[in-house]
Amino acid sequence: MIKITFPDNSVREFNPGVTGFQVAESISPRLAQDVLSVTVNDQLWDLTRPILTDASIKLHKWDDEEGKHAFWHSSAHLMAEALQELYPGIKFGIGPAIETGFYYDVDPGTAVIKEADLPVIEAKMVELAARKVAYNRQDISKADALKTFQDKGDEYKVELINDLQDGTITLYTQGNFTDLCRGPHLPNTADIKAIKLLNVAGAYWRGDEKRKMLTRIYGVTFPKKKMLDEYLVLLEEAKKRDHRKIGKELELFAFSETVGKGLPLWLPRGTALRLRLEDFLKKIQRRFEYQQVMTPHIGNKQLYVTSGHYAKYGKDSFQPIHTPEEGEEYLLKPMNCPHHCEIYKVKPRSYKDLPLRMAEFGTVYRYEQSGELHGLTRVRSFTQDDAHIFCRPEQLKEEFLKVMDIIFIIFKALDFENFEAQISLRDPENKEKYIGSDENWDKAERAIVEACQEKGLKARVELGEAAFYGPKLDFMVKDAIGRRWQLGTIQVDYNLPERFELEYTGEDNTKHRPVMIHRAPFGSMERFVAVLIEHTAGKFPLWLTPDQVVILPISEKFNDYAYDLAKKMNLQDIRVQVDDRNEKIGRKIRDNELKRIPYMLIVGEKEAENGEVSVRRQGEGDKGTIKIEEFIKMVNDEVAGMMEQY
RNA sequence: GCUGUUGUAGCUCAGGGGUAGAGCACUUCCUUGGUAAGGAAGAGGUCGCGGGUUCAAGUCCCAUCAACAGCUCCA
Repeated sequence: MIKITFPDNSVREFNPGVTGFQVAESISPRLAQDVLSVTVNDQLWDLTRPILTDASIKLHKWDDEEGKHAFWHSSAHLMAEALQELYPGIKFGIGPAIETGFYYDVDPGTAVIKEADLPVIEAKMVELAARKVAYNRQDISKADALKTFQDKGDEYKVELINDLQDGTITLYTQGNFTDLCRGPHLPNTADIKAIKLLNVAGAYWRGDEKRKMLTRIYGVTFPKKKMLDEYLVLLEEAKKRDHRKIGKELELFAFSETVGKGLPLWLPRGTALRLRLEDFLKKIQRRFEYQQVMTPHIGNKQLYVTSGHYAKYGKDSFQPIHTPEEGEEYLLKPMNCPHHCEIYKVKPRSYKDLPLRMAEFGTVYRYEQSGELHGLTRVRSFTQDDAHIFCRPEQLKEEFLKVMDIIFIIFKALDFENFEAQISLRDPENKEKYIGSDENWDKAERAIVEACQEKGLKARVELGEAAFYGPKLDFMVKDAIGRRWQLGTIQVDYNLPERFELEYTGEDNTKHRPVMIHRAPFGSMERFVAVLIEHTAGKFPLWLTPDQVVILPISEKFNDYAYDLAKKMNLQDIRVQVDDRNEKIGRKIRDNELKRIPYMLIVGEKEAENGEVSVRRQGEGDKGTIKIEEFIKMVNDEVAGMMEQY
């Protein structure tokens, strides 16, 4: 007998060779029906794989990542089988499960797989799944694996096998399809009940843009038809929150082909929103003893040669601006740091001046690849809520922690509870991509890791994601359909101070080099507003929203009363509109609900006589009638209440 | 930049070789209505831009620009 230990540390005995599925069966028939994969001694296994020795196991159902993973991974194989039948000679790259669903990268040779072909592939998958065949695992030697796929002509699989170690290679077969795969898989295709192929796109083989582009087909599957329907509804709902759609509907921003792609135009309402965010951050920054500075939108090319940015990005940027002066070249500024370094150098600095915190809402211009542009989240001109902190090395950690505090304040104020933190370090295998000494990099990386530990912040560590001049701590937030965007960022930099020969005089009356922190809590105003729109679906908090109140007169007879009220509120700093259209009240309510204005005030004969307003809260309906003074106080208290917290 | 898709009225979209359509928005008129769409009339488009095929091109072909999904990239 072998001992199986469960997650709750209970132990039961089974015959050697028992499978995960049989263990589930022994617990309950219901569990046996729901279980999808099993973790055996911290390794993900198939349910049908015999367990031969004592082991600790955890059974996974749909609700576990591991369960879904096996389900979707098996679905990828099913799709591959369908493709193999429909496109004879098709070659396969990789086909993993992802956060939601799965994809497979394939090379259909001369054939082209288009979106219009997806329903056919889908139908074939349904047909194949209905045959209820098992997924069979098979250990195989490297030599045999190579031969199998060479014979088949699957050059991509051959390349993958060449990178694997002998003794670790397994194949999985269902029906007529065999794939190189680590597993685990479902026991049987019968579990895959609902299938939807979502889109087809190009993807470079092994993510390398110099290599061949394969065809990637994305799909998602579910054990129940109802779950698929619900998922598709969810997707539709998410699309309604798209900031590009809401930005247009609420007249926040626009693009013009004539102005140029990736160059956003901020409309009055969007500008109002953005300026209010800027004011909020400025207020916080005053409290943290920042000083505002302003610098030009262009700078002499030499500035960026010194910083190292020109060597790294010069060719892929907006090209230099030439002047009538022979040989004189300026760049649209792609970042603010070099300008701020020059401000540092305006006069000799003492250790008593540090830390020096220099903030600027600085608009920068970067020539992003055309395929990268995306609404307001990725643009060619954007405004960073930038600041550079010049400090003594021993002040670094404290300053870093203070910046983290600012970011937490911002995220809390705007209800971004679900952010992820990422520490981006240098790729130790590929050091030539970065400037600066190993010693400086080590110091900088250590400072970030320690700061996160001190704050108890759980951060994912990514190698090779650092900026070329220093490591960073990024804060990522997801958009409506689950794409991750980097918002706040903090970067430690020992290198620019060296390149710009920044100095301060220490207590010992000798020259020292300061350390620099780059930071942007919002990241950029454009991207932050975009993500904010998707999080709020355009229902901005009262303190932030462009229009706070709209007055709806019952009929045109009460327009004058409405204008009087508007004037009163205006004097009390309330942002108010009057809907004086010749429409029925029901119509006005509907239209203004859709504009997501927080308060609607309905005024007619009763209200005009008594100096009252009938209040509606957006999305909540009628709130009853109160005196106008009372309403003004209520709105101002609500706004002040929020601002006082910070 | 790469692969695929899409560009028709301010917006959302129909029309797929015979000379431009709908709903909403807009303008005017009627209506002055009490908590999510009152009625009528009108105006609005070289069908993304440029070539080509054709007696005839939103419609077919080529090129180009832009947008969308994904890849690559992101100081």
